[in-house]
Parts: sequence; C-alpha cells; structure tokens
Amino acid sequence: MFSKACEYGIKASIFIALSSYKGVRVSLKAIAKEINSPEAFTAKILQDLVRHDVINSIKGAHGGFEIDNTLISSIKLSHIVNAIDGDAIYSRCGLGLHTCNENHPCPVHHKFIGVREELKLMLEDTNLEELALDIKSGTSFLKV
Amino acid sequence: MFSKACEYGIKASIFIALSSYKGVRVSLKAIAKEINSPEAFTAKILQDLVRHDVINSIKGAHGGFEIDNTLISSIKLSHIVNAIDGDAIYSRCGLGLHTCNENHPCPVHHKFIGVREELKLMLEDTNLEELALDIKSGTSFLKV
DNA sequence: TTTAATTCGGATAATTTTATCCTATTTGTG
DNA sequence: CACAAATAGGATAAAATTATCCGAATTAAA
Ligand code: FES
Ligand code: FES
Repeated sequence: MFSKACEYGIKASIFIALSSYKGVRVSLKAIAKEINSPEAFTAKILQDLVRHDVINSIKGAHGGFEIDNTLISSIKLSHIVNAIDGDAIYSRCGLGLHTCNENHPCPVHHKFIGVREELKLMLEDTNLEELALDIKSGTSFLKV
Repeated sequence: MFSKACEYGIKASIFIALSSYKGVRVSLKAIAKEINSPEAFTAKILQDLVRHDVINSIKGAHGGFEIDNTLISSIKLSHIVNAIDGDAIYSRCGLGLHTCNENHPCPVHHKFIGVREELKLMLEDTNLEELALDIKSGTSFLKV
C-alpha cells in the first residue's frame, strides 16, 4: 500500500513527535534504532520531510530532529504520505489508465474510488498527536 | 495500490472473459494490444493466471486464452489479485511490522484495517462478468 | 580555535519489479 | 509428414526502489 520509504517516514515522524513532547531532540541514529530502519536510507527520507516542512532539523553537535509541539496535532498522515509518495495514491487510476477520469473510467473505477476515498479521509483525519499518544501509552508499537 | 503485473492481469482477464462470451479465443498478441501492455511481460502474467486456474490456455495453432463461460461470473477480482500479488494486500502490516497483529498493533493498525477490509470486500464482491459487461456496453474502458 | 557530533548531499550498490529476447514445445492444417 | 501459428519457459536487460558509503557543511562545547 505504502512504499517502504513512506512506512519509515510515518514511523520516524511519530517517534520524533513523541520525543518532541518530552522536549528532547532525537538523532538519526536514535530514530533508526527505534523504528528498526536502515540508517542512511532513513536519513534521505527525513531530509525529504524537512524539505516539506513536516519535521525540523538542527545541524551540528547536539543537533537532531524535532517538531514544534504546537504543530504536532495539526500534522496529518496525509502530509507525510504526500511528502514522500506524492499524491498518486489519491489520484492515480487503479488499473494504470493515463488518468483516473469519471468520464472515461477503467473497469474498476466505480468499485475503486470508494476505497480510495476512505483511505484519503483516513489519512487526512489522522494526526501525529494521537499516534504518538498511543505509542506513549503502550497501545501501539513502532517495531517488531 | 496494485502492482503493474496485477493491473495487466485484471485487464487481460476482463478482455478474455469478454471474448469468451463471444465464443472467440484470444491470442496473447490481441490481448496485449487491447489492454495496451508489453507483450512478453503480459505472457508471464497470463501463465501465472493459467497456473492458478483463473484462465485457460490452448497451445498450438489456433490456440489462445479463454475462460469457461459458466465460470466467468464466479471469478472474483480477489482471485486474480491473489494469483499475482499474493495475499500481502490483505494481511501485511501497513507500516511493515513483521506481522499485522491485533495484540501488537502498529500505530496505524486500527485506522488501517477498516480501509483494508473494505478493499478486501470490494475485491471479493466484484466478479469478471459485471466488469466484462461494462466494457461491452461502453460504460468502462480498458485503455488510454 | 580545535574537536567531536551531527545533518546534508552526492555517488554508488543491491534488490525488486518491469520488460525483452530467444528457443522449445504443442497443435491444427495442407 | 512438414509447416506455420501459438503458448511455455529460461535467460537477460532495463528501470525503479531500497540501501550503503563517504566526504562536506554546520554547530556546540571544551
Ligand atoms: S479510471 Fe481507473 S480508477 Fe478511475
Ligand atoms: S499491525 Fe500494522 S496494520 Fe496491523
């Protein structure tokens, strides 16, 4: 469903949010360890998220990644997915026609748009705060 | 959402169903042309569908692909997707945890399973007959 | 001001997916 | 039987995704 890059991006963002609530900035190394991802690849993804203003990076000694506490609840999964995978998941035809077009629908169009719309709503409705709180309370997990 | 292979597999199956209703067996070449797919790659996918008993192949002169007319309405999208992409789309954790497990859920598990379940139901509920009839009536299209 | 801890960014490698090519095999027809 | 028209299947190539490596730039602190 999501690319590996996107999966890492989501998990990393949640962990960064969690740390930011605690007031601690986290390093790439700590993130990769926590979400069980390859360090260098994760670095690329974090750079992407920084460029898209999803997370914030501080260079140099004692640097790392963080998110402004006041923004965490307004960052939606859709922002992260969009930054990494683009909007293909929302707009692309499920069977690879040139465009998804109501007036020239592929065979699964009307079956597919319902699921796609639900996915879109879910991503737009889910924010980093709730996901981070679930990790904090031990309700959900970032690895294994 | 689906792999390219799966997209081709679905479109090819619909076209084969349509031809089978007309009583004509179709060649690989005709299929690839109709669904706008690379011929050799499509051949591999069709072989896969044959092995999984989704479609039927006849070798030699005047050979080609067909589906038993009486079976078309009972072949579901889920059969095709399963034959080509396996069951990952149903069972895999959305964030790549080792397994999707209610007792050890990833952060998006409870948000995700709804969408996944709707997708599953859609695939299990949609059969080749209805898709082929839409193509026949000009309600939907296999290419462009 | 030097050093160490970091992120950044370019180059490259490994893996997976997608695509192509060529030969073997099967089968209907003259 | 010989031939032509098909699918089957193995080998290989191209492209995309995932992963690694290494040096440059930045920054806090000794
Ligand atoms: S045209 Fe294929 S999903 Fe809309
Ligand atoms: S554990 Fe991740 S989707 Fe179920």
